[in-house]
Amino acid sequence: MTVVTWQAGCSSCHLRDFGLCQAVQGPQEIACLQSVRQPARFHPSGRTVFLQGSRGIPLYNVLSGWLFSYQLLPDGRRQILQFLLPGDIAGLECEDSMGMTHGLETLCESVLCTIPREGFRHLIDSCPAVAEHARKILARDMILLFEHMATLGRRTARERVACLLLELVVRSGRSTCLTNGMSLRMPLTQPILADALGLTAIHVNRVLRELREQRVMELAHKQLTILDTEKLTRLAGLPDGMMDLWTGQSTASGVSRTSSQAAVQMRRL
Amino acid sequence: MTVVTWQAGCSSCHLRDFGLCQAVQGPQEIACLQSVRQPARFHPSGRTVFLQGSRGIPLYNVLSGWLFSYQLLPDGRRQILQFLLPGDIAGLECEDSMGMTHGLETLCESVLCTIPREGFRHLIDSCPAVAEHARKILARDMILLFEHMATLGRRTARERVACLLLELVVRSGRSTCLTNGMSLRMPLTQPILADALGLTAIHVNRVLRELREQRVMELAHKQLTILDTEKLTRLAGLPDGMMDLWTGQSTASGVSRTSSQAAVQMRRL
DNA sequence: CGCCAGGTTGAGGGACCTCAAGAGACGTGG
DNA sequence: CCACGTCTCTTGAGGTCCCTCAACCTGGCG
Repeated sequence: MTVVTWQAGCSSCHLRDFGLCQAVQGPQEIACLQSVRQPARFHPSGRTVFLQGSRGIPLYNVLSGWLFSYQLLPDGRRQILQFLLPGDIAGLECEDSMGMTHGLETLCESVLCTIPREGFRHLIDSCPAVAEHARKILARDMILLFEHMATLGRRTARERVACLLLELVVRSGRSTCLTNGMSLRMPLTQPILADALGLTAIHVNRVLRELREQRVMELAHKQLTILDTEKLTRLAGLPDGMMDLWTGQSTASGVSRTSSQAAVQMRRL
Repeated sequence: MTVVTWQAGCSSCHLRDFGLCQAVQGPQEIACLQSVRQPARFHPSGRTVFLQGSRGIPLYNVLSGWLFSYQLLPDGRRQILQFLLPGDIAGLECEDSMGMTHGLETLCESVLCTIPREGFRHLIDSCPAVAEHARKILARDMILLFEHMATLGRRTARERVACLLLELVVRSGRSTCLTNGMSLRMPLTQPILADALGLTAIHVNRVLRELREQRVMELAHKQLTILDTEKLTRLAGLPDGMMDLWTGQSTASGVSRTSSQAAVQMRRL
């Protein structure tokens, strides 16, 4: 188990004003945060951080790297639930005494900052804003999950791929706007995409080829290139507010849809 | 719009010690809760509570009835996200200033207790346990969503139907145990099941027939009958802790799975 | 009584899966 | 440095699960 740890001050952390920690302000509170968390640890690529079913798992703050949480069915089928990027936090959705219903793995070399449950409770006591912010983070994650559910349940394979890659581009860039020809590193394999999208790796491969041939996007050697932002966003068919949510803005969503009865009528047209 | 309202004291509410309100204890706090919420309202079956995209939506506490939240794609495809039963609460996943990314509809006659955002903030200030409990509720809902994602992404149509109906039986019964021949009312139509499970109503129909013919369960006239609990639970293939979560127990989960690499190997066998 | 949403069944098609085989990429150890 | 194994990527052929379309029946409600 190659795990490197090092010590650095919370006040000089590059995520000082992002994610959960941004709720901790003021020298006294930051000191408390620092006393409560453990030194950041380096995790190599493709390793398990914790397994589904394990207990007493702490919170993990993603300082750098990409990870994913997943759930296994008894026969080994795997569903990827979330992708975690720097600034995201894992473990908030778990109640103390429960076993984890899901596992966590790294997609590439990652650095995680650990906060034990005990310490987290202590932090909340001395800094109530943390509890409130944790709620907001959970609420945001929930809305991301809703979108994923719509993807899994109601989108075609091409739409699924477009949606997910678009989400990851936006989330990883955090508010840089999309431009044709932009290229960025994405530590995703086709089996990973498949398990996230409810498809097989083989079909993901065919869809990616199709998207490449139609000059929408290209994914090779873990490098994603956007060729046609307009086609891509049209394909994804996302509600208006989604992009802002990904970038961390909580500006208003302009989504305006009719009732589900109207939707049934629409499907009939 | 036929909406009936009435007034009754929080202290005599049949959900006094369930759901979010159970976090409010002590006469002073209960008085605050009561001052903050609005009179309970009756909503007829099949009506919209709020539309996707609407803003300034309060919290809704489900006193009685069944509801579902859903998300529409631009072309009218619908994904049902959650079923809400008495004791559940809607709106926690929404941040104040944002438009709702999803809508809410009644499945049958329902009574909802409304708590405006403003009042909720006030309640949290005078009763910090509410914030903590809201976090727990969000966390529990998240884990339910994870299971739904695994269902949508990785289970077959028959497994999906079995999973969902099993979940709803357990959640609606709250800790009554399953027995062969038990029968209970479930205000679900096949189109609703379809939109929850990522299938078509026609296919849901065929699956239900199959389950009926195999004497696993029967769903007719909104009445569900369990014929073979063992076959049913086997079909659903749920992790061990799930049942407890549905019934509201937070006993420990005994799920113990191998790493995702092992899962890949399993799939190869 | 008539309407309409929901339920039921059949025929046919398409999206996605399974199986199979080979090539490329990458890390590991000799 | 190369050899090797493993994982990933790629493509083809064939099959299946689920969808689409269409028709008819049923039951609840005004």
